[in-house]
Amino acid sequence: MSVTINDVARLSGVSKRTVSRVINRSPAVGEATREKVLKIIAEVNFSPDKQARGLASSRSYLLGLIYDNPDALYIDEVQRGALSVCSALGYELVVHPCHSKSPDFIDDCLSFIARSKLDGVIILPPVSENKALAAAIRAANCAYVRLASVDLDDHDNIVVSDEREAMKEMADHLVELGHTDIGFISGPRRYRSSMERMEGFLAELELCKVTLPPERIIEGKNSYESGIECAHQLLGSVDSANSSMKKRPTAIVANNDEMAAGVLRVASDLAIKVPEELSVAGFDDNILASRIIPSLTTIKRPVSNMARLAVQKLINKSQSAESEKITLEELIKPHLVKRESTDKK
Amino acid sequence: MSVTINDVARLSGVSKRTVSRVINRSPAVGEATREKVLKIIAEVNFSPDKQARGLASSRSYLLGLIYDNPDALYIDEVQRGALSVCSALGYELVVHPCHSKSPDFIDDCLSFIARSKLDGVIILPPVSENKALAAAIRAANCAYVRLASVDLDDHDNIVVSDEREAMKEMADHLVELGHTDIGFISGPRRYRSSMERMEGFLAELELCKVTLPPERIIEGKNSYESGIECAHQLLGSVDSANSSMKKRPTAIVANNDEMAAGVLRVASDLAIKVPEELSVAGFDDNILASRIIPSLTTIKRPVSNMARLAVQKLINKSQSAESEKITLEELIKPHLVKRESTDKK
DNA sequence: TTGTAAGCGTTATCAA
DNA sequence: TTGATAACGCTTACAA
Repeated sequence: MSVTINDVARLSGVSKRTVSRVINRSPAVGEATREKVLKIIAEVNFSPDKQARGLASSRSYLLGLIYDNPDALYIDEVQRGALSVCSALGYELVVHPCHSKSPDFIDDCLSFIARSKLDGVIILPPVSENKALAAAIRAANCAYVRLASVDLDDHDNIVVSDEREAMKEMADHLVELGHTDIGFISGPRRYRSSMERMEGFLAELELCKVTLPPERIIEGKNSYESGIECAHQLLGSVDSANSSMKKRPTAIVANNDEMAAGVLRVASDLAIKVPEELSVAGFDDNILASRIIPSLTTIKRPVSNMARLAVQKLINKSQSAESEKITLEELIKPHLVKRESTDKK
Repeated sequence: MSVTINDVARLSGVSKRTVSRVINRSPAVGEATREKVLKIIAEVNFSPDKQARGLASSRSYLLGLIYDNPDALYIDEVQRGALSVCSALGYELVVHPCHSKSPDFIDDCLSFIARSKLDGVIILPPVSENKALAAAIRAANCAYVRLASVDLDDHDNIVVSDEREAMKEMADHLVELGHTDIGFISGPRRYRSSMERMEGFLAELELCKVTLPPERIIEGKNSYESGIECAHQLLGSVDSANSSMKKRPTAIVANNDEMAAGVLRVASDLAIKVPEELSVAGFDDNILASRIIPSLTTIKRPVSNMARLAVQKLINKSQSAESEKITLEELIKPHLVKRESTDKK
């Protein structure tokens, strides 16, 4: 059917083994021989069979993507970023959404890896924070890189974005606008990323002499619905009679855009004008953020670059210029995006 | 290292060949033998090596997903839907976003298929409408299924959703609300799906004795920005002095939610109240649709089910109950979702 | 119904 | 620097 290494060997008058050496860039091949073989390879348009190669060398040229994150926008950006590096290097990307709450999810991921003998996997947050999963994958002798907001693994196994720092920007932004009474809707406290964002935000506020009382800080679940609930608590729900008498915060920051969208919804329902009477901000720079009215001040992470870096680490080709790696490291910093939803107090 | 077919053969006292038969559900195996082998397989937790299997049978157990659609929500839903079927059947999903405008994109797709010897690919709209691509893939002897809104291939190679019919629902909805002066922002006319939606909508309006003059029908590009432009044309832009004197449509329907979001933005900028002064509707039931204020009346396609059906067709296991196939066919109809953005004229 | 032996297209061992 | 030859783990003619 298609042309094999045998054809190339025959045509170029050398042994199979030598062709293999050429393919794999072995230095132990005479210059003349190499060129002769390469010429034939080009002529007949030979490309080695991945399966056969894998069977013999126990590699698959397949990379996996493991995630429990429901944010489609985020996933899509990661996939495209990862692919831009991987397919250039002859690797393919296999996707695996998983259920981190399911009791056998670790086995499920291991099976995913084993089934296709993946050469490596990228693990996205929040499941990337799962210590047991990382340990299991390492034990299974599979390469992995986690994307995370905290430095919780060896440098080779992680790509971290400094979300804490980004939230400081957010705090400064609001303080500059004159806000001192701010509500904060955190993500689930069991996630390190939630804590990073919250701590970064609160610490910077402290530095600016702004302290939030406990009732201004609420734990949300990162969902739109949860954002609505928390907003009601912060803004005073309709049904509690005297709640509207209480002083409201002049700004609310949420752990992500979905919850911030929930806040906007509640503000709209309660006829609270944003940003005139209330500033609102999120995190992610979801597609929502730019489309919603008013458009949302938020934090943008360079997700695509994080994914590229992850693949680079995984494939660990020191061949692919050191310089680019360094560049990418620089391109990983999240940053504030100012839009309509925040304004002067 | 790991357990192979030879181990199983030795342990169960039969030949390799017989184990292979058991694995592949060959009927030509004695009941007693089969059970004995299955028992051992379970005991030693054997699972056949995909690469070896593929090398021998020239299959890869890999399915590809080809798309040029930028809608991350849609892609994500397709992926999850497809995976729910494929991984249950021992297949993996490899993703391939492509650039259908690039001149060598067909070669790129063919190379993607060849590189990993994919057993089949699912092609998503709009590139699924590309005749040349489908022809090339067929010529390459690779199985494929296209998702589309029009019946433009053999029944085995396509999963169609009746978007024309769904838009009739939309038309009826608006007519019921009393709208007779309606603006329509179509998608690019070169896409069949755009034409289907538009024609379905207009035809049903005709049946209801509502006719739209040509200036009420504008071709958009499916993007948010394009939605904004078209909305300005329909609603009268700020800069044209007497435009606000002209009569405005009382409703605007867009080819997708992104453009409908653009319409909402313009309405907001022009202080036109939705839905009081203007009804707006989209298509897709994007995440935007439920989050935006006012929430958007739109059409929801059962994307996940379409993807599942596509995989089923691809793997073409008549073993997997006929009954379920039929069920899925039924579950593929798009339908209207009424929300806040449309109301009585 | 079961088994033998020959591949599938590579890489790896070892010798020349 | 090169080349026979044996894996790699499975499927598939062909027999029995």
